[in-house]
Amino acid sequence: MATIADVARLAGVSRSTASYALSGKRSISQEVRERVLAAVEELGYTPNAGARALATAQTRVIGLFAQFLEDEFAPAMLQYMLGVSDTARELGYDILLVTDADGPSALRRITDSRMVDGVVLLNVADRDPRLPVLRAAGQPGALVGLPEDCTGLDVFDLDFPEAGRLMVDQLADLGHRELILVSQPEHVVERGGAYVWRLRDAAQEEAARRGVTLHAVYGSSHQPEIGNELHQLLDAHPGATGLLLNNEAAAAALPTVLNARGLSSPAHYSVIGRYSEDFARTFSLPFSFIESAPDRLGAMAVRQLVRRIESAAGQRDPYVTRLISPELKDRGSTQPPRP
Amino acid sequence: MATIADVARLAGVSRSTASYALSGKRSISQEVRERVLAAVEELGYTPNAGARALATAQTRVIGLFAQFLEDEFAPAMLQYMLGVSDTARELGYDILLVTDADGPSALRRITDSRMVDGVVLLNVADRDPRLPVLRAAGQPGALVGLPEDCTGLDVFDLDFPEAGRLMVDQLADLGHRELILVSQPEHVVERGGAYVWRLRDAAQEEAARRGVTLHAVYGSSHQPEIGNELHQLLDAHPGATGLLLNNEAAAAALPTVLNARGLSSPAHYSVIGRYSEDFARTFSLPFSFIESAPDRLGAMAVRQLVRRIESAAGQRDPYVTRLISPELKDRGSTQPPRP
DNA sequence: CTGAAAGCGCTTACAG
DNA sequence: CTGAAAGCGCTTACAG
Repeated sequence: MATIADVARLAGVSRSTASYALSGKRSISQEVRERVLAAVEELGYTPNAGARALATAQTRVIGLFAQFLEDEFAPAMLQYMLGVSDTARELGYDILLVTDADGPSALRRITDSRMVDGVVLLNVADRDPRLPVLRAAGQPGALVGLPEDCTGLDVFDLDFPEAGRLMVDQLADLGHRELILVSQPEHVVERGGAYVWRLRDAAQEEAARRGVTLHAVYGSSHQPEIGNELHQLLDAHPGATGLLLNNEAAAAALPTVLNARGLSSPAHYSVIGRYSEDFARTFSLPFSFIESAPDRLGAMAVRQLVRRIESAAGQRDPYVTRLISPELKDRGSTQPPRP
Repeated sequence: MATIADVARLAGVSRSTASYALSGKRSISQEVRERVLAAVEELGYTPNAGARALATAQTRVIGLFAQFLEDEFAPAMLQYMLGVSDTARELGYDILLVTDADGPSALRRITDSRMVDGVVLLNVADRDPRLPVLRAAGQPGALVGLPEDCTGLDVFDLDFPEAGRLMVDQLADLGHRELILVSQPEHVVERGGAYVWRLRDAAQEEAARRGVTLHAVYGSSHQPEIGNELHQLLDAHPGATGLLLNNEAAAAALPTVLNARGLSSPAHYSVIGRYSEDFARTFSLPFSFIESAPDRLGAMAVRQLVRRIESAAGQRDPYVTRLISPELKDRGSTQPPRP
């Protein structure tokens, strides 16, 4: 491979002049610049990323730490990853993807060796063991997922409590008096999936406030268990007229369950889910849903991270916690309960 | 961050001795090694990856080039990515994830700047525009997906023709005389998804050889279109008793379609799909299927790539094209046709 | 068994 | 507007 020394030699200038001609960091005569550019072209020169990183202490790489936890819906993770990756490219950064089972030690390894300029952590748990490592890292980090303690970090998540209230209000306004809320499996909560109880608790409070009965249950994250559980739930609560689903597997299974019972939505049940547009498309779900916006959250995290990486001012900015407002995508699966 | 100079100073040795004590590339007295290790511990020293890469011309990073094409089932891609990533880590490599829409230029950018030691290309098309770039790159590359021209590259894929024959034989042996094969959408084929016609053509030949009627059709890759198409297909071919599905969306939709018609498998239709175990679990599919083995293919590609990267001998090894034999996972969805 | 030095390929003050 | 030189943090022949 050609080096900048080769370029300089061919252009008949010094290495520094060649470097400046390419970076534009100081003024270069028109003629010299053209000679340098021609040499670059002829040699097919591309700067060596490692050498540049060593000289500038900037890698222009962002570490993306994904976690694939049991009992969570893996395909959803892909949407977050793509949101991060696409936005990073727009901003001129590449992505180092880390999927190690041992998140904390992988995080330490990557940041200590300076392979990246900053990191995005996906699927952050309430007391995520990666956070202490990240705080000690001396590199900026952005989280997707709201932990208990956000100090020193930029955090992005859906406003799950608001989502819970929105779901309940929507159906309460239509006159529903008895609802079922199916959450993720209990394992997810125990492991620190705080969004599960944040949505549930807010929904429960709102239901109480509105005088609505809310049966909040955990559901399996796999077929066919979740299908059977849904059948049992509908049997157990014959008065329920609305279903709230904070569980992807439950949403995917519901059409078949309703079908098997000779029922449909919204005729027999008003239904609101919580998942991404892409998920709805993949499973062809006919329900209104609260968009979980993985691409948008991933993009926000990267933008903030890059701001911190690039601006000296950005480094001292106060840390932000941004909870995006839930947006209900109406697919016509709600209506007043049958009299 | 501490550098190796800090370590050397604290241990009271030269930088080279510190380096050798850590790499083990020459013998070091027990006592000196312990002093160096203690210094490393005390300072929390980790080598700077960029500096090491510059000195050794090895990054210990593998470029993973994913392509998310329209009309293809995105979640399946995640399985390949995880197979590659997990195996790379086992072998001591990290993953640079590249999802640029413009694959060829991204590939050139990454290889020219020496950010990686080699690359894995996923979802390789028949005449993939990334291949000429890769061949010119001067870095080893492994493909997942069989292109028309494999010269200079290691290639890994499922043996799709064999899969087609296996599907047909399985049902022909049971006595079926009229089958329907649903492939991916025509767009996928036009774009170069050669596996579609490789499986189909082989299935068609085998059917002819066995005296079996095979209706080979393209199907949509999305709901609800594919569901409607399946209904029409079953209407159009009332004599068909077996369904072969080389189309994930069709497989996911079929249970609902059969249900709606008051039919079931294997009672009314023997069914064989082609997808991954993980896919089957996610969608809770009750069909026997040919395992597409994304994790295994990803792992094979990485192993071969690392072999080429690390061994001077490996560099001169003949290039391999490995088509793994299809494995039928029996879920009991086939039986002789009703008389 | 150990050290001093060169070199990997860049960028960027320092000088003119 | 341009050049010579130092330095980023490693590794590894070369010498002893």
